Amino acid sequence: MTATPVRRTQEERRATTRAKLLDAAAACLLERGYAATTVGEVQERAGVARGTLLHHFPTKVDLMVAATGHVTAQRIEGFRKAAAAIPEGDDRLDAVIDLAWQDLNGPVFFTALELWVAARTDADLRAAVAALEEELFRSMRESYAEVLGDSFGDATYPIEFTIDLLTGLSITTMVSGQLGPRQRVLDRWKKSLRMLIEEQS
Amino acid sequence: MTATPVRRTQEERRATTRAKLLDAAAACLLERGYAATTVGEVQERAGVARGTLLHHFPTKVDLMVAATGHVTAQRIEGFRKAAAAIPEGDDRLDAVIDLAWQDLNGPVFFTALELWVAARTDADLRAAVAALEEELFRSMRESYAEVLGDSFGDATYPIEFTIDLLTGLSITTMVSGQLGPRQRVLDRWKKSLRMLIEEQS
DNA sequence: ACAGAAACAGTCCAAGCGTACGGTATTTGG
DNA sequence: CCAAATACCGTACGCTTGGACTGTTTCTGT
Repeated sequence: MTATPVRRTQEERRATTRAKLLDAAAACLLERGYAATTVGEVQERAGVARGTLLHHFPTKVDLMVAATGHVTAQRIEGFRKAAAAIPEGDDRLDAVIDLAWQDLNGPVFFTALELWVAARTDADLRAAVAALEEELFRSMRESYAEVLGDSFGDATYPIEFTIDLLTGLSITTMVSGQLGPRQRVLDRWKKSLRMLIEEQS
Repeated sequence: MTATPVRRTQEERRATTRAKLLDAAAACLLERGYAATTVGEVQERAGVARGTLLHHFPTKVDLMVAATGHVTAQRIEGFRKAAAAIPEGDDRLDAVIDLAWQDLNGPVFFTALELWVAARTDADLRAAVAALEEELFRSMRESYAEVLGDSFGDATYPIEFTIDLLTGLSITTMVSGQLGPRQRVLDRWKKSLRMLIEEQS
């Protein structure tokens, strides 16, 4: 009577459990941090058996490397969607900053940050992150360029400034959690960015 | 015949071994990262006995919290010294950026970053970091103000921009290690910073 | 139906952390 | 100078956990 008429291909089965594991890993990284993330907990969160995780990811590093790819893809996709969702009439410069802030202050970024920092001292992870880094940055610059259109000339550096600035702002605000007065920095930067872009063109 | 005529107070003895332990902890964090930092290795690096570490820091978190204070103090002091060492005649704005970059790209910063990120998901560490954060930022803003003098008016936001921007730049460059093209961002920002400051005054 | 892949379940070994204790050396205060 | 206090040493133990491994069962494709 166990109604299991669902018949899935091997590839589908594989993909779903893999996704479950990677989602669980990402959630664990976000909530517990890299140091406290154990394969056991990931396995538990994913709701699979011990051996299943090992079947997909022989070692912990393999899991983390795959998780890196997973969250990076999520970040790229989320960014693309958010960029596409910006209304036509909106101020493009303000929109860019809001877009970047939404990305750099969201849960996916903090998950990625855990892997990022861990990669500094782990050769395998570093290789994986370095490989994805380029693709991530390239994709994001594309999205930024699309949002701005070609009415602002070459905004390469101002965009670069914005990304780095908001990255730093996000991290320096991370612990206290209190955006508070730092919010003004964000507002101020909107004005300054406009100034820099107008000045150069 | 053991020539040990040196007579140190208990407090001095305590302070030196404490410093040895904290330096070892910092070195371990820098080289191995937070996740791979164990009390055993710290104790080994410091060259003290197991019981000695426990005598000073009963738990690992105690050690990490103390290490946080240690590296923060180092960062503040290093920053002060570097700020004071800037020659009189130098361009103050360029000097500020170089100063910030020197801090944010140095080993002490990356050590602090490990604790910073770990603090996001550890309540005890977070409390410690949050408490020091304010002092650190305040001290640094003071140093920046001193370097700039009062010939630039209120440079609060431009300074804030610079700190956040370089923080982000340091972290996004961390993994690849290749500063390369990003160096141009730094150079460009020197011009932009000047523009922003002149514009506002 | 049957070979192969995927998922399940139970186990082993090592390592880390924390606790405890007994012992030595140095300093301090009387 | 002597005793109490404090720092340091060294080792051992238990507990827990993390990571890796081995069989067994279930499901898919042909």
